Order: sequence, then C-alpha cells, then structure tokens
Amino acid sequence: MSEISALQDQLKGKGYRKSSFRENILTYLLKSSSPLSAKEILDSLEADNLFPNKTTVYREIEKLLKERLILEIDLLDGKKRYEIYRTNDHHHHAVCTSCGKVECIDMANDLDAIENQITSKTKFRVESHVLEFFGTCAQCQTISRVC
Amino acid sequence: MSEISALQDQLKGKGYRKSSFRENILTYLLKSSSPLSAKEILDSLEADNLFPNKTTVYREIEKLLKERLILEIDLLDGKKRYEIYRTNDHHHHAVCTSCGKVECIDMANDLDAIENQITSKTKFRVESHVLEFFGTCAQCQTISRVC
DNA sequence: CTCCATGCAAACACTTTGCATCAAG
DNA sequence: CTTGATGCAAAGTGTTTGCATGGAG
Repeated sequence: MSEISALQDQLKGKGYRKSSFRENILTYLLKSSSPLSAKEILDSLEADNLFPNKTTVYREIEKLLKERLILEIDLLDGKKRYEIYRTNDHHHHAVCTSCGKVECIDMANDLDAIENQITSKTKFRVESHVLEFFGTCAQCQTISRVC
Repeated sequence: MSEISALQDQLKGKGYRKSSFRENILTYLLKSSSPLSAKEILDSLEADNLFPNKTTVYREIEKLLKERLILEIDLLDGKKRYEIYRTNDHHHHAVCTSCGKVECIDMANDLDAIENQITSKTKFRVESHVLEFFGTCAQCQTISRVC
C-alpha cells in the first residue's frame, strides 16, 4: 500500500472523513525534501487547481499535528513549517541564509550525551530540543566567490 | 564604571542621544537572568512608571540589536526575546514547558565538532546555530510528584 | 537648527475563532 | 440526520511603517 493511503487510513479509523485537500497536503509533505509552511501548502494546492480557504489549511495542519502525522518546525523566519513525522527519523536542518534552501542534517548520536549532562548537572529534565543550523549552502558559496 | 554606563557610552559615540527608556531597558536586560520579550520590557518600564509607546520599545530593540549590544533569542513561543550580548558567552537555554522558566545552559565545547562534521560532509558552511532545550525544571518535577 | 527620540494610527504577516452551510457516512 | 469538512469574515498577536512633533546637543 502506498504511504499516502496508509496515512489516510490512520485517520479514517479515528472518525475523520475523506478529504482531497488532506490527501493532497499529505502528498506534498511526503514528496517535499524540506518542511513546508502553511503558505507553501496553500500554493501547492492552488498549483493543482484546488482553492481551499486558508482556514481549511490551518485546520488540516492542526488535525495532522494532533494525530502526530506531521511535525512542526521553526526555522526562525516567523512562520511554522511542517514535515511528515516518521519515528526514528529525528533530524535537524541547515538553512542557507542566502537562498533560503533547507537541507536535512542527520547526526549520529544526536545530543543524547549533552542532554544527559544537562540533566545530571542542573536537575532540569530535558525532554526535547531544537537544533537548527544557519549558514551558506554549497551553491551560494560558489556564487559569492564569483561576485 | 558601571556596566550600564559603559553600554550607554558605546552608543553615544555612534551618534545616539541619551534616552532614559534605553537606559532602563539595558538595566532590565543586565539584571534579568533570562531573555526578555518586548512585552516584558514594556511591562518593566511601566512598573517603573515609564510609559513609552510600544513602537519606541521595538525601535530601541532594533537599535540595540544593530549595535550588537543585545542578542535575539527564539524560544518557539511566537515572540522574540532579547538578552545582553557578551562576547565569549555563547550559551543555550532550557525552557520549562510547565512553568515557562528559562535557565541558561553553558556547554563545554559547544557544537564545534558537529559543525565541522557537517561542513566537511555536506559542503554547507555552518555560520551559526540555534539550540534550545525543552523539558521540566527541577521545581516542576517536584510539584508533579506531589499531585 | 539639525537629527535623534518619541507618539500615534495604521498597516502587516501569520494564525485563530465564530458562525453558518454543506456533505460524507 | 449526525458530525466532520469547508468557507468567510473578523479578531488576535506580535511586529513594522509612515508621518508628525519635540527636544538633546
């Protein structure tokens, strides 16, 4: 079964009805190599000749978040972004401050050691973290060399 | 000389005039153990019987950021926060998701090794990062045990 | 007397809410 | 026919802009 219908089925079991908006949104998120904002999702839908109200998009996001089908990402530019939630795929992002491109960054042991260190030193129980990198992507480094 | 007048002097040299709002804002930030939002700064001013327009506060923040006297922090709750910028004091924060308290976290080697790893593997040149921790502070852990 | 400092109203970007209608199951 | 899906307008939150006045130097 395709990944998209598996996700739809997950929702059907919980009282949600079929919605082609939702189906499309999940498709965009599955296909995208970087997290999408509400606006980008709306634009994608319009590119496919679907014109939902923005409220619908926000509400869809809300449902998908609630059911843990997607993950909310904050890349510090004032809008939230979303990507498909996959267990065992905790990763971070590298955002190019020149062109805005977002790359995913996988880290071997992630921050387990650091989190444990914090918990033992400060008694603060770390439950999650946010780690994003900012800099210049390979391509933009080339361009700036030329200029 | 007090830290506050040193900061004010830094600005005077750059064409800025004396402003008691500014002086107060710097004082709050110097005294605060956690980054302050625009609203919190405004509230502090009002507590001191100063009632600037919010625009003034935002513009003051803008100037202080531009002159690198303060640093902008994003703790993912939709508002920016600010703290005094000190060279050689790069640190992170631990935000209690229960009471909202913010603790500063210093890390030995920070993420140098990780950043180098990324640069060498992906050709993305990392220039900065954002790392914040979320969890439960010591006090809130106690409270939840009681309930 | 020149500019920075400030106020005020309005605009802005992103997101959320209230209320009504439509349609899936 | 119940309840989720959707639209539309309006409100909400944090922040920014335009324009005018006032005061520091």
